[in-house]
Amino acid sequence: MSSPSTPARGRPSRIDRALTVRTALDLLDRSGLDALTMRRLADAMGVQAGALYRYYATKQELLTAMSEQMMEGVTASAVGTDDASWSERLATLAHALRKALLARRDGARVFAGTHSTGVGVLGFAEALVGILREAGFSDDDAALSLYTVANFTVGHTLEEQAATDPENGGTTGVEKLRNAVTSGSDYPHLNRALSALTSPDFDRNFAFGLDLLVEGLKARL
Amino acid sequence: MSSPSTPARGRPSRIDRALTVRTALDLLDRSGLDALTMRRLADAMGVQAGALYRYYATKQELLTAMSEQMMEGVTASAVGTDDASWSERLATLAHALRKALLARRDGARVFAGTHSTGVGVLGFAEALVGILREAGFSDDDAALSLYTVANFTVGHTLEEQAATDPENGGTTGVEKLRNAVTSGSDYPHLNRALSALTSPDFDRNFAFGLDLLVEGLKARL
DNA sequence: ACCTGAACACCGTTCAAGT
DNA sequence: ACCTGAACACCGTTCAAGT
Repeated sequence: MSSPSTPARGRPSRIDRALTVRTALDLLDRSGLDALTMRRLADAMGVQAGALYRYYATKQELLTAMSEQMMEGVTASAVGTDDASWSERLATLAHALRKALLARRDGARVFAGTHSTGVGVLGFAEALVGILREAGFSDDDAALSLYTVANFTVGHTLEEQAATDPENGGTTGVEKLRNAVTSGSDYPHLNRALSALTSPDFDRNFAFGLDLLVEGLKARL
Repeated sequence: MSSPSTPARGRPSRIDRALTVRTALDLLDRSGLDALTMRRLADAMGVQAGALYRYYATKQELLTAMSEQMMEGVTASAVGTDDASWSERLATLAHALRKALLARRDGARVFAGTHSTGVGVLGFAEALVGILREAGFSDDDAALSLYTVANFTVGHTLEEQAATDPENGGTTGVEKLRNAVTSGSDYPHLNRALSALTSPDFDRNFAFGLDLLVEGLKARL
């Protein structure tokens, strides 16, 4: 519980936990999650890979710290609208979560693969559940709504970042979809909806889904 | 376009595309996605790893075929309720998608990491968009709804399988969450909602979120 | 035509040994 | 106390060579 910390006896450390997450997030932005390896991260920090394990016991633990860092300040950024309605405050919070995930390359993938219990994540959960409880929803409905909003937002952002990642060369995914849908006559409905299907305005799409959820909540109140 | 197929000259092949996906899905169920390597799969098929590349150019292509296989028959399983209302038919379809992902260990992770354009996936999309278009929704709203329902379902099932996977030892995740929420007094709302938060009835949670979306759609019609 | 064998360029993680 | 060096047990993918 106090290996790389407190007194400061012996040699000063060249790296620490905070510098490691920061460098990892930088590397993530530059190269993407698949290229974020312990060896490359160590390289970027001028150290051998084994040295990282003095600060994070596993790569998974580092990824969790990265998620937590990404969520730092998300809740704070979504207040100030304290006089707004519960539905507006809920929507602001959801948009703030999406924005935080979009702020880093593969942010949604990193977040989806971890389960932080730090103040970033729990503060967000507290704020969202608080808004709904104070609006009159039951404890259960508030908890279920948290999961619904979070799962939708993460699922949506996962797709968005997969579709727009530089890794997945250009417009290849959309082109394959268009070809599959337009060749043959098996998908009449998809053909009619093709333009909305293949020119995905992600902002609009997210706002649409979030509005569905909010309207559903209003109907339940 | 015809390397491992058609005539049948030379030695008969010991493996093929269909057997490869089937064995891969079996291995997935037994060992999980992280243990599904090309070498282990080759072992299970009594062949060297390099041999697999005659049938699937990359592991990603194999994973896409696995996704497509998982989706085979999903749409068919969700009809028969042809006289039901559009909202019932939509819900049935969403439940069928979730069921298909839950049917395989790490099914949601496999599905989320691929973008099949086969009949399984596109047939599902066609059915969902068809239900909404015929119910009177615009082409755009039908397309946006497809993404919303799919993203919510995949996001939800991703969380569900992460929480229930044998890999993530027992109840560790829930215990950590409970400890973090109950220690200190930073999360009054989460404490009130703790039972619903930590004893997640996933069936109920999914039905709740889906109902929110459906109610939101009804309000929009 | 189909598969083997062996290699290439990597991984995450551990740990004795140096300073 | 902190980090290096080197190893362990793997990866995905390629490709000449055998049959």
